[in-house]
Amino acid sequence: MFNKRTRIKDLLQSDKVNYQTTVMGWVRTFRNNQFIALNDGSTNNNLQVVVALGSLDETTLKRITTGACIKAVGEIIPSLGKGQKVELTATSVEILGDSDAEKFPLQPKKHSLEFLREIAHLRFRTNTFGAVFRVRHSLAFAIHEFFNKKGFVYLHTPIVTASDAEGAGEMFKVTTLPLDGTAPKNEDGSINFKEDFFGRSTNLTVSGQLEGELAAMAFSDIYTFGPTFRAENSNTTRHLAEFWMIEPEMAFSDLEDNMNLAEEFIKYIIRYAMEHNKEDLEFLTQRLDEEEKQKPQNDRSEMGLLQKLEFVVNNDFERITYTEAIDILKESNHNKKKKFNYLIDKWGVDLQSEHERYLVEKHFKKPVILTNYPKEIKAFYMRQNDDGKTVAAMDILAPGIGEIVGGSQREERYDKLTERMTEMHIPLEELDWYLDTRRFGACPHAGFGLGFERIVQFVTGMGNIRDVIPFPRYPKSASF
RNA sequence: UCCUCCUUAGCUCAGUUGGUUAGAGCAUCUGACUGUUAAUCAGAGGGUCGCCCGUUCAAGUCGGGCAGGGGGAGCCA
Repeated sequence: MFNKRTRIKDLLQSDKVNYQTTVMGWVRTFRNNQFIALNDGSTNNNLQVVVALGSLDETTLKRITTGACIKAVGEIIPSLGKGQKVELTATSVEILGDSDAEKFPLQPKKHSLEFLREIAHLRFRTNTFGAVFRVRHSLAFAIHEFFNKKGFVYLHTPIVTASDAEGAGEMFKVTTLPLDGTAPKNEDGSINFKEDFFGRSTNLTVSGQLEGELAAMAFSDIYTFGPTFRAENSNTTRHLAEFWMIEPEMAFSDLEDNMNLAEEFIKYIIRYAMEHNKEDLEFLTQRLDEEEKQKPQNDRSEMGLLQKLEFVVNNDFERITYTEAIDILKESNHNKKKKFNYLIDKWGVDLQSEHERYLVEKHFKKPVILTNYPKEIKAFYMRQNDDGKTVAAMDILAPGIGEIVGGSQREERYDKLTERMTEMHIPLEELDWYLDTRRFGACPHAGFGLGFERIVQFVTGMGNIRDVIPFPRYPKSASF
């Protein structure tokens, strides 16, 4: 067996000293021809491997370069230097993989996030991305743990879908037909998808919600957690063409149950990361502090990253209706002094991100749950309220990120649902399978969608969503 | 897709009213030193100034187009 190593994390956490061990990892820096800062990805902290002067031959010494992969055998002892508690005095060092220092792009210095994005295959080896992706892992794990504890069934909804009526966004087409113009055609000149692989036109999924509802009408509580695709030409710090989404769906639930679950869920996974990724979050807090120092005074956030997470976990989210939000915005000095690009003058308008940011960052200074939006600006499946004007929708807005959750109580009444679909020109026959849930044993139910990368952004403090997914896909970019 | 800013060495950036041979720090290489913490000190190598077209005696510098990137907006998660 080759792997008889100790993980650096375990080694640094333990107080044990004076024992022989083997470590393997990648060289971060090699100082003074003696001190190797070794990292194996188990933690952000490096192990100092000390090579006694003259103990290694000249050629091996030369091969210990930034980025090289090595195996070191020796004794763990209390460190003679100041920066660390323990260190390993190496009796042997073996080069597992060389790294040409002249060509290896990562240098022992600060790099811009934009540069690292171009070398996404190597950026895992930096402190920042090491921390980000360990936190991402923890959040993903916590999500499954949370729902499992609550008795939710993890449902795998299809990635290739025939439904294009949901209207969540532009879709990527899936086809095996030739793209050179020789694809079989109908009489009217359109592509004949009956000849395609699935015998019909198919796309990559934009949401698993409708399928999730089907399963909730049998298991009571389900959740999905998988990749989702939007072919929107969005170029922002919070949109991706391929992203991961969590979509719980609960039978026997109304809008309030939905909000309660969403809030408990968000707090649970943040708390989990705070408990299991303390060092990573401390590092990211420090990183963000340094980044904030570059900004002008007014643009700096009042709280550090950990402080902000602490605050979110320990305080109730603010819950207000759309109507109340409009009143607050209309009466705000910001609106009166015409500081908004889009002034709030009447009920019914959709909120712009400047308004959402004002509510979350200026007015309440905490996450806000907005409910009961006008039905005109929301999807067909949301439950119509008795006032005839609004639907039982809820959006959770987070400071710095904006919309992090979108959800609603679903319209379970067959007549109301089909009436709304007809108004919105959604063909009933396409979603006949969905309508079956309303025909056979319908019940009040609710659910929401949470963008995984956005919560990772929130927890890690990363400004650009492209830096919280290993290999981001966005317009004009699908490298690696 | 729209608005706006940017593109000069491997990286981060200077580069004056257009004017000889384009600079710095870090990284790399060579040497010195040897309990260092992004080690330090000395020296060396490294550039088609994003691409194309134009203005001019002369363009890294001015103008136009294209490409790529950042930030903001829209769409949303």
